[in-house]
Amino acid sequence: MIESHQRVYAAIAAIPRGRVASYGAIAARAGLPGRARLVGRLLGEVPDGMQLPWFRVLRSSGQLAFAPESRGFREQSRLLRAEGVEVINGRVPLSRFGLDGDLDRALWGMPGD
DNA sequence: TACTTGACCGTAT
DNA sequence: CATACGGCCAAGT
Repeated sequence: MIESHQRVYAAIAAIPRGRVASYGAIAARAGLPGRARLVGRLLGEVPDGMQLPWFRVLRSSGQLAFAPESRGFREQSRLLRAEGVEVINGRVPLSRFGLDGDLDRALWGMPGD
């Protein structure tokens, strides 16, 4: 297991219940700014059985990354709603559920704090 | 080796 | 809202 990948998993695991974060934010938090695609790729090959709140990771727009009506899309919507996150037309209002700005730092800490 | 793909992103028009 | 463009880069063909 690559160390940087471990940090990505850790960043995802650190997203609090009822909140969501973008692929880019996860990458940055893992010390890999600009590498959102890596996060997406890793999530596509998460080892079976590994506990990870993958469903709390969305696009920077708040859109789910899966095609509407696909299995992943429905599953992610279900899991998010199950913990109180609103999914409207395949999108989560980041203004209320996203980790951003000061809240981001409050929950995740300053990079290198 | 060369080219394509893809759970992405920010900026610009 | 929608296209386009350049970044990103590991895997698969």
